[in-house]
Amino acid sequence: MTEFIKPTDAELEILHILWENGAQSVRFVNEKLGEQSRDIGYTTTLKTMQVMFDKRLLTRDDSARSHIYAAALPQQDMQQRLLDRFVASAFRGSAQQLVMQALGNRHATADEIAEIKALIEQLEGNADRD
Amino acid sequence: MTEFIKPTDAELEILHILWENGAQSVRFVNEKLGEQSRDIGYTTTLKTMQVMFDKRLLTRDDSARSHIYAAALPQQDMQQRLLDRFVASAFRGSAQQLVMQALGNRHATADEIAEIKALIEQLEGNADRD
DNA sequence: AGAAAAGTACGAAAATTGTCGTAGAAAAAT
DNA sequence: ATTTTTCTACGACAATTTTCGTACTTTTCT
Repeated sequence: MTEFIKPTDAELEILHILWENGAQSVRFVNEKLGEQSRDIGYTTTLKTMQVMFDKRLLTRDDSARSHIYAAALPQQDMQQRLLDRFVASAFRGSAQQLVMQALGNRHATADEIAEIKALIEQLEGNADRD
Repeated sequence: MTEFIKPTDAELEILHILWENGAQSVRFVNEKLGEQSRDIGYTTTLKTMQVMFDKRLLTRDDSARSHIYAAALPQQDMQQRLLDRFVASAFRGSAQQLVMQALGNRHATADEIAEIKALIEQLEGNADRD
């Protein structure tokens, strides 16, 4: 099991951009950041992505002068890892408590609720047996 | 609306101890930390709790020599805030996606699923109308 | 009373994170 | 061809977080 390195908030923003747009250059990511949140110096983004590469959060193709970076993990895998960590630290490991909180104190549309209900009904067949 | 200050991971551990045990001294918290995770120097815990007090994450009663600290927010309130922030940063605001992920890729017991299902059925009546 | 234990306050070192500037190479534009 | 733009690499600074040592005060123990 390779060591899981948690992305920081700034790094997570970059990951979202790469998940949504596929492998991209630093320039592209930097401009998306400008649109989506706030303007950040080009070398700041470059440096952050280089650090992420060192941390194995990104892979890159450096065959051309402009390096092309990609998220090392698919979005769902990373989100699962982040969720595991979050549940552990904020909810002391109780996923159920988290779900209750997420559903209860939040506005969910009828569609969303229906979809979740469908998933639950699907899960009812194979409840845990660790 | 008072500025929401996010507790760090170390701070969150201390909050859990105070939520579970009520208002306590630094000594008590430091010893619980020793049991629950790893040994930490007494003054480290003291300093952290002082910082938390400055950040308004804790309140304290300093009428006796040994100060007694308490979490400033009830557990549920804080968890909701943390969840909001987490959903925003890791799931780009989609609570539904988070719930799906939490339920789907995780082992939930039959009891847990039943409880969540009950909540959902309750929610079905009043879906969002923002 | 005098020593030991238990407290707080505070400064500061080490690690992490976020930010950018500068240097220098490569490519593009004129 | 020479100037301008576009890259990467790298060092470094500021802010935050985590950790602890030292100084000093108050209790407690013998």
